[in-house]
Amino acid sequence: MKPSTSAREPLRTGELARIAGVSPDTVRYYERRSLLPPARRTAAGYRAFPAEAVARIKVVRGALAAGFSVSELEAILRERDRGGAPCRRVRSLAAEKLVAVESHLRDLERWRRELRRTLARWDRLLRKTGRGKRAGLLDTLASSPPIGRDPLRCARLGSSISRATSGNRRRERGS
Amino acid sequence: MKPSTSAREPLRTGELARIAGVSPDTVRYYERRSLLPPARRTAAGYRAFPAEAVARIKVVRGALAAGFSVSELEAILRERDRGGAPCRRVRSLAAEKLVAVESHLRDLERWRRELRRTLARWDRLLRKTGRGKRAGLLDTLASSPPIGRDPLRCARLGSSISRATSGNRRRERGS
DNA sequence: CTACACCCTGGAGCATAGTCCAGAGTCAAG
DNA sequence: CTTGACTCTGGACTATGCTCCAGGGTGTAG
Repeated sequence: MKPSTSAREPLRTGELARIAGVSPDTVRYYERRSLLPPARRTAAGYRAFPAEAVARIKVVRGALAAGFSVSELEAILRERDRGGAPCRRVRSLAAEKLVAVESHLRDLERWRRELRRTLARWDRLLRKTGRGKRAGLLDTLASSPPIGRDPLRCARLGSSISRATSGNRRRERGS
Repeated sequence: MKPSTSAREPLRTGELARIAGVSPDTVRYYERRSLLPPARRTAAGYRAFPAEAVARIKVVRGALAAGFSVSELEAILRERDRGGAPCRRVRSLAAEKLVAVESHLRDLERWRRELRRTLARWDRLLRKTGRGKRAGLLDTLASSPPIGRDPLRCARLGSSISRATSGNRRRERGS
C-alpha cells in the first residue's frame, strides 16, 4: 500500500486541489470544517498535505454526492480517524437519506401531476380567451392547495430548481 | 360580485392573516414584496386591507406552491394590476417549472438508485466485517461519482431534504 | 529588480421565503 | 390607569457548501 501518486509527497493547496478536482478554496474549506486533517505547514506558512489527502477528498465528494452533509461527515471522519468504526451509523444515515429521497420523489411526482393538470386547464382557458385579454390563469391556483397544508417545501424546492435551471456561470478559469 | 366575506370590510393585518391562513409577518412581507398592493392606513398607522386581499393571498400561496417565485409573482401581479394580461408569460413560466421538475425527478431517481446500490453493497461489506471493525463504507464512495461531474445539485437537494426530514417546530400559537 | 503565479487570513456573499426580535405605539375593557 | 392583545418599523437571522474578496506575503524565472 505505498502511495503511488504521481506528484511528490508534500502537496501544496493548489496541487492537491487540481489533482482532486476541486478548487483551492474548497480544500481550505474542508480543512477548516475538519473534513481534512490539519495540514503540516512549511516555514512560510504554506500547507503541506500528504498524498492521502487526495483520496480523502474523493471520499468526501462521494459522500456529499450521496447526500451526507458536511457536519455529518465531520463527525464520522473524526471518529474514524480516532480509530473508531462508525459503520453502523454511516449505514443508518444513508438509509435515512434514501427514505428522504423517496419522500421527495413522491412530492415531486405530485407536483408534476399538478403542473400538468394546471397547464392543461390553462391551455383550455387560453383557447377560449381572446389575445391580449386576461384569462385569469393564476386565479385558478387560489383554491388549488390540495397539495397539503405545507406549500413551503415545494416552494423551497422550487427555488433550488429555478437556480439549477438558469445560471451556470462560474467554473472555467485555469490555463 | 359583492364581497361576501364574513368579516367587516377593512381588515387589519392579523385578521387578514388569520382568514388567509398565514402569519401577520407573512402578510407584511407580501406587501413589502408587492405581492399585495400597499394597504390603506388608519390614522394610527395600522394597515387596512380590502376584502379582496384574502383572495390575493390565496392566489399567491397557490402560485408559490406551484413553483413560482416571489419575484416572478411580483412582476406578473404588477402587470396584471396595471390591466395587462401576462397570461402567455405565466403559462410559459409554468411550462419551465414542469421541465425543471422533470429533470429533478430524473436526478432524484438516479440518486435513489445509487443509494440503493450503495446500501446493498454496504450490507454485504458489513456482513463480512466483524462487529466494531471498520468496514470502509465511505471509501467505496470515493470512485463513485458516475453521478456526473456536478455533485453540487445533489448536495443542495440533500440539505433541503435533511431540513425537511427533521425539524418542524414553530407553528401553533394562537388561542 | 520585476513580473507573475501562487499562498495566506478572516470575513462577506449567495439565494429563498419567510421568521423573529426589540423598542415603541394603539386601543378596548375593567 | 392598567392590563392584555394587537400593531408598527427596520434589520438580523435561518440553512448550505462553497466562492470571492482585499490586503499582504512567498518563490522563482528572466
